[in-house]
Amino acid sequence: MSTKTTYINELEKFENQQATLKGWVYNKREGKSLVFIILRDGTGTCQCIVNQQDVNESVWNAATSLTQESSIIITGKVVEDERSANGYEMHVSDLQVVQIAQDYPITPKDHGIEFLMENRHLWLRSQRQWAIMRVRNEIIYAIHKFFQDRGFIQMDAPIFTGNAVEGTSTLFETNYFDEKAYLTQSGQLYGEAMAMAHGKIYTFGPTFRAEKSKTRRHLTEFWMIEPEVAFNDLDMNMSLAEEMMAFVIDRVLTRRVAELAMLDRDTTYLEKARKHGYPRITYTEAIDILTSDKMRLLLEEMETTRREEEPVLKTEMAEIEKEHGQAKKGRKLQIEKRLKEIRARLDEIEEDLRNIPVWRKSALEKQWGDDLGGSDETLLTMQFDTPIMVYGYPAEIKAFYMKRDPQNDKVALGVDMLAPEGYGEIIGGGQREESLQVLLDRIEEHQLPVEAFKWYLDLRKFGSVPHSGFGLGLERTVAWICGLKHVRETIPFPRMLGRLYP
RNA sequence: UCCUCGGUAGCUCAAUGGCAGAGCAUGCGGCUGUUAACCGCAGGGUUGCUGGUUCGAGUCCAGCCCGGGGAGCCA
Repeated sequence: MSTKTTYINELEKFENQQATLKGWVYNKREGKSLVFIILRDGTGTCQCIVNQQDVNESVWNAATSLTQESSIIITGKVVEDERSANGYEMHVSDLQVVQIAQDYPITPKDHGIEFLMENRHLWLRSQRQWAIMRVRNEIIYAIHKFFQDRGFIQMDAPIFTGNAVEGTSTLFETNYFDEKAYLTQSGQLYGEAMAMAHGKIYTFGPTFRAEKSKTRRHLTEFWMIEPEVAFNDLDMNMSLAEEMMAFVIDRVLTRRVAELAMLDRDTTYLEKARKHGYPRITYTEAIDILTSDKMRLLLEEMETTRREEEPVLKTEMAEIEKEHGQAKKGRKLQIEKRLKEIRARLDEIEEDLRNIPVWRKSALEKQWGDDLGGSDETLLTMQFDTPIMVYGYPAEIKAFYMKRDPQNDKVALGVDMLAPEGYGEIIGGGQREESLQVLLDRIEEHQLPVEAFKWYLDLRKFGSVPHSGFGLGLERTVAWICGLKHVRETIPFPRMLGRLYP
């Protein structure tokens, strides 16, 4: 294996020269005297052509024996060819088999989600998943770059914690040398301590929630980025959040064009979000929007368009089903694909029609003091075409450490960033309470064990300052930027209800 | 925990209560600078599990298991 390796993403440098590629057979098509190998090497894919006349018998036999995902080392001349998908292909002169793969389960055909999740370790090799992981990587890199360029220090909060941070959500309990310990649900409180040491910090790590959520937005293990800044108030916090988000989106749009194209991502909304200046609306304004006549009309319109769409789709379905019988092979595949799309859309419409009355009730009957649910967030974001920031929530529904508005004790200085296109909350944060006495009162009100927060209260005894921060959900951000239906595709090995393998 | 939809060949799906099928994948043969290639032949099944109704159950009923979507909770 001492041969110098060339990577597929740098093939243009080797035009009309010999090169050696090492990788896996993504797909193979075979003719009488030609074998077409689609090779993938992690950087991309390249078609390699083995012509029986150009190679000796053992190379030809090796080429014809290849199966999907067999590993090979392949040498040949790199040539430009417009018949090739990425402009270049390889005319093979030598081919060495590293291993012949047996019955690779993920064929280049359709598969259901259950099967794909069971084969997640292999699914990661598929093109869409490959593109998603590269966007995820770009997002991670951009986040680090944004904070590092601004003098933030990355620090790590512990994963084992002795107490539940907010006392609200369900945590994973572990046995820590015969003592109860929980997997962290947030690094925030520790982030505050670290910000008092370094001024501007951010954490970047996994967090865990044991809630039995079965939705497209939830994982039990997910990655969160939590900046915390001393002397920042709520407004400065919101500016930081939107500048970061705009920076990340700009980087992805600039550097991951090919991957977004592979994902068929319509970038209209992303383009609008690459510059900051997102709308900031108060919780009170959000309630007004949700209970407005305009919202009533919007909901009616949603229901009407879905009711009208249904018969149109059913007619199309009947027509192409009729055509299917005598259709040729290629057309048959097209029809089957379209039928699948129609069935999925019809299921969606049915579900929406069931849900719209619930959404309507939730939105139109919303009263000041109620929390905003997932459907409320979606309806709110439909009024805008960039992310929005909703701030100034009722203090009662927020955590004990959140600072209250000095002008209005009922309002907490919290902020959520909601992504457009139905993706909902991607950031939650706010200004923290810096007064020792107020915090002591809140801890008592929330009936939390004051001993557990002794160190946290120390931060208010020794040079307490106003400070703010937020938590960014990495997987939700990836899902939105890639335009994915579910967060399970945004992380290599998702952990969710009932999923611990692979 | 609750609501809702589903589980049939390795995969994707079809089958009025009446002989369990198709396409893909696999194997063999043919054809072609092929693009999810194509054509022919072949092998491949405990219809999620347990029980019930019935002359007869993939289909109907009950319970359980597993999965999809949603509520709550949140990033």
